[in-house]
Amino acid sequence: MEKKDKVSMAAIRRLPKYFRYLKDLMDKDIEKISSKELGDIMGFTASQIRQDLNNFGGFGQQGYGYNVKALHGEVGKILGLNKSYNIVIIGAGNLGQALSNYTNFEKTGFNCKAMFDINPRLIGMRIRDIKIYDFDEFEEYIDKNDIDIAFVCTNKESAQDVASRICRAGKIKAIWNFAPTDITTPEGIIIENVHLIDSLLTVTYQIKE
Amino acid sequence: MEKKDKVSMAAIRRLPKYFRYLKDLMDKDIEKISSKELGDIMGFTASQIRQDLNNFGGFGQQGYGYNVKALHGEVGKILGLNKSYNIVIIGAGNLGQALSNYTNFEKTGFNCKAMFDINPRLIGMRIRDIKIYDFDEFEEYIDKNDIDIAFVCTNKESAQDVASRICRAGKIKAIWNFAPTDITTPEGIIIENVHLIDSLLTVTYQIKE
DNA sequence: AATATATTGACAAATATTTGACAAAATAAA
DNA sequence: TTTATTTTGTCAAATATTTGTCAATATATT
Repeated sequence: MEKKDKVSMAAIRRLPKYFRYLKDLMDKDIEKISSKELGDIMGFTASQIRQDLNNFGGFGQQGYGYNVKALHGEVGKILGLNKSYNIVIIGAGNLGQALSNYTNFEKTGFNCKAMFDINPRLIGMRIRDIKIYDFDEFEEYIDKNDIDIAFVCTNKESAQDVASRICRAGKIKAIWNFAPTDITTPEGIIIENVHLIDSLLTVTYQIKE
Repeated sequence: MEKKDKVSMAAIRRLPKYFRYLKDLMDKDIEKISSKELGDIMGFTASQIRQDLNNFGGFGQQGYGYNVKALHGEVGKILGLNKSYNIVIIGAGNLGQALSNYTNFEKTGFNCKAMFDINPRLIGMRIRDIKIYDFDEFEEYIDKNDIDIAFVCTNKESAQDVASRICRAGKIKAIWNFAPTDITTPEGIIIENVHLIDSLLTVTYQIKE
């Protein structure tokens, strides 16, 4: 996993796709694959696949190709999946609850430890064993537990304030934000703003054509 | 809105972000903005903004900049938002229900008309007035109603079959897929595969550093 | 009304990304 | 064992994208 120079964002954003497709191949008990075959399945050129993977190391073998299981493991390691992550969800509304129930995250190594809300009707409830706490207790909770990532599922208005509190509390390394606004974090805390609506609008753009 | 040559995918994917930021500016009663100012807010260069917008027409004016309201309207038109869209959701589990409740979609012009599932415990229920139908009745429903887009919120296993049925039913122009697998559609039907996990894995990639 | 200032749209230059080509090295076949 | 085939990793060429520059043209100022 000897990393070279500087890997392009474009290539990094493709890694999870490799990870998914390699998992599927594993599940089909396919042992080896060439960049050509993988490219055909994924809609990439063989050249791109070789170039992408060689950003991180020479995982293939001439005349043979890539060992599916080994490569899946390597890509997983590159993505940081050789460990599991503790997460909390801020905002226990529909989306927050849906994410807490999404078993796919769990399978990949993300364990939802707690949810937080300010709505008295939600506080105290449990979703699949995950307790919804009063957001007032957030700092105390973070102090006592090791949480890596916070999912922000609040409305647009509270999102930045919530994010600032998360950052101030310390410890948490990244925020995955679903509120429909871009939030900003201080240097050192990763922020990934997800805008579902953006994806949907590229669809209507194409329909229009 | 005189469109030129061929607009790059990169530029198209930025349009929804312009749309969001222009809406925010409108809500703050800001009348005009220069490419420089907008760039500072959005994290783009002024040059990129002018280039992006000029893909679709000259919306600005020298010495003045861009009229926020007018530009918001133009970008909306480019994205196909001068009309509203009828949508249905296939899979009324947690995610399906969360999306059906997401008022942001409604505000943008997406009206959820029906949900479908195969689970007898869900069929017949209503989520905020939206009825959950038996997926057996899907073709009949599509026949009788004008639906533009289907959101697929099933599990990985059923996703492709569901998609094929959607395409065979005709009429529906696009599929927005949340099942954790890439589905394919025949030429002419737009497919947008959303992989939330991909976004989360770019976060762990960055944490790891 | 004349001049200074601001800011676009367009184009060219600079960067970044993707693709094609091929020697090198492995596997498979004869 | 020798030869043919496969397929990688790398580098260079081809594309695509982003940025900087500037004439042109509007607004603002005197």
